Amino acid sequence: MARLVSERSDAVIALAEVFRTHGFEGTSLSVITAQTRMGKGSLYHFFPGGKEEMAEAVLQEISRWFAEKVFRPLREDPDADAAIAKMFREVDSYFHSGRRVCLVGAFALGQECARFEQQVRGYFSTWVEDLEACLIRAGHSEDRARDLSEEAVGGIQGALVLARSLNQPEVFERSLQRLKQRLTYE
Amino acid sequence: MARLVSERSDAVIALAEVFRTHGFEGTSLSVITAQTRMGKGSLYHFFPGGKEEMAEAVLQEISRWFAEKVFRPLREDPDADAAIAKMFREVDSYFHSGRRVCLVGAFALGQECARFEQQVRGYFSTWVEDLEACLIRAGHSEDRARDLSEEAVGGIQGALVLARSLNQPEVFERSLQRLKQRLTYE
DNA sequence: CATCAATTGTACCAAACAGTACATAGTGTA
DNA sequence: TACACTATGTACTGTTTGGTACAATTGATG
Repeated sequence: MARLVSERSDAVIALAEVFRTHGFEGTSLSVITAQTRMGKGSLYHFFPGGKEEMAEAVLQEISRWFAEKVFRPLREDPDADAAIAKMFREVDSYFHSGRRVCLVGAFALGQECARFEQQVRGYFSTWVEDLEACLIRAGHSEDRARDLSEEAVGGIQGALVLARSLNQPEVFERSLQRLKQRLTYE
Repeated sequence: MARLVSERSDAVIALAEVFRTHGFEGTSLSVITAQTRMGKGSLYHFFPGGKEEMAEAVLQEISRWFAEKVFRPLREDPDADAAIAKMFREVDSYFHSGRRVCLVGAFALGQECARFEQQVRGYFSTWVEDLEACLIRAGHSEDRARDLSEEAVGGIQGALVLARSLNQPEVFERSLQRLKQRLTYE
C-alpha cells in the first residue's frame, strides 16, 4: 500500500547513499534532510541516537545484504565455483561497475574505523573467511586459499579507490576480471 | 639553527599526520591546533586559504615525496627491477608496514576526490603510468604491463584498507610480497 | 467517523565551526 | 642596539553543527 509517511527501512536506504556520497563527518544533518527529504522530526524519531545510530543502521543493512547475496553462497553453495562467480556478479552490480564507493572501505580508512570497529572488522573478516573456506572447497590448499581470498577482497577495495580516483570505471571492471580468473583457473 | 618559531614546511608535515588521522572533514581547526600545537595565528599566516589550502599543501608534499622516492626511479633507473624493488621498499616504509593510511586513497573515496580532483588523479595516474613504463622496460608486453601496474597500485590501496579494518598489518606485508613477486618473476 | 499511536514540521538551543583582526613577541641583519 | 619583518596568541565574528521539545498531522483500526 502507498504511504505518505516513511518507514525506517526507507530511511536506511536513503541514508546509505548519503553517507556513501559525503562520508560520515561530511554528512551533516542539513545534508541529510536535503538529500533524503526527511525532516529532523522523522530522523530522530527513527534514530534517537542521532547520526551515529543512522550510520550503524546503514552498516547493518550493508552487512545484511552481503551476508545474503555473497557470504552465504560462499559458505553454503555446494558448487564452490558457482558461488565465486556469483560473488563477482553481485559485487560488480552492487558497486555499479566501479562507479559507486564502498562505505565500509571508506570508513576503514578514517576515524570511523575505531567508532564502528566491530561492524567494519566484521564485514571484512567475514568476507575473507567465507571466501577462504569456499576456495578450500574448490580444491585450493589452505595457504593458497588464504592468499587468494585476501588478494581478492583487498583487490576489490583497491580497484574501487583506483577507478574512482582516475574516474575510469573500466579499471574496476578489469580488476574484477583478473581476480575472477585467478580465483577460478589457477 | 634551532628556532622557536615554526616554518611552513614544519606545519605541512604536522598537518599531513592530522589529515591522515582525522580525514578532511573530521579535521577541525581545534583538532589541528591541539595536534600541531600551532595557534590560529600561525596557521592562517602560512595558509591564508584556510583548511583547503592546508590540505592542498599536504597533497603537494605527498606528491613531491613520491615523485622523488618512487616515481622518478621508476621512470629513470636503468635497472627496472631495482626500481620496482625500491618502490616496494619505500612504500612499505612510507605506510609504516600497513599501520599508516594513504591520505590520497582516503580522499579518493570521499567528496575530497572532487575538491582536490587534479591532485588525487595526478598522484594515481602518475604512479600507474610510471610503473607501467618501468614494467615495459623490464620486458613485459604493453598489455601485461598495464594490467600488472593497475593491479599493483590498486592492490597496495586495497591492502591498506584490509589491513587497517582487520587491524592486522601483516595483511599489508603479505600483499606487498605477493605483488612484488608477481611484478618481478612472471 | 472516532480514536490513538506513529509520523512529521517548526522553532529553538548551546556548542563547535571556520575565519578575521590586531597587538605582541621573536628573529636576522645592520 | 635599532630596525624591519615574520610569526604568534588572543579575542572576536557570524554561521553551522548535532540535538531537543512539542504541537500538528497522518493513517490504520474498530
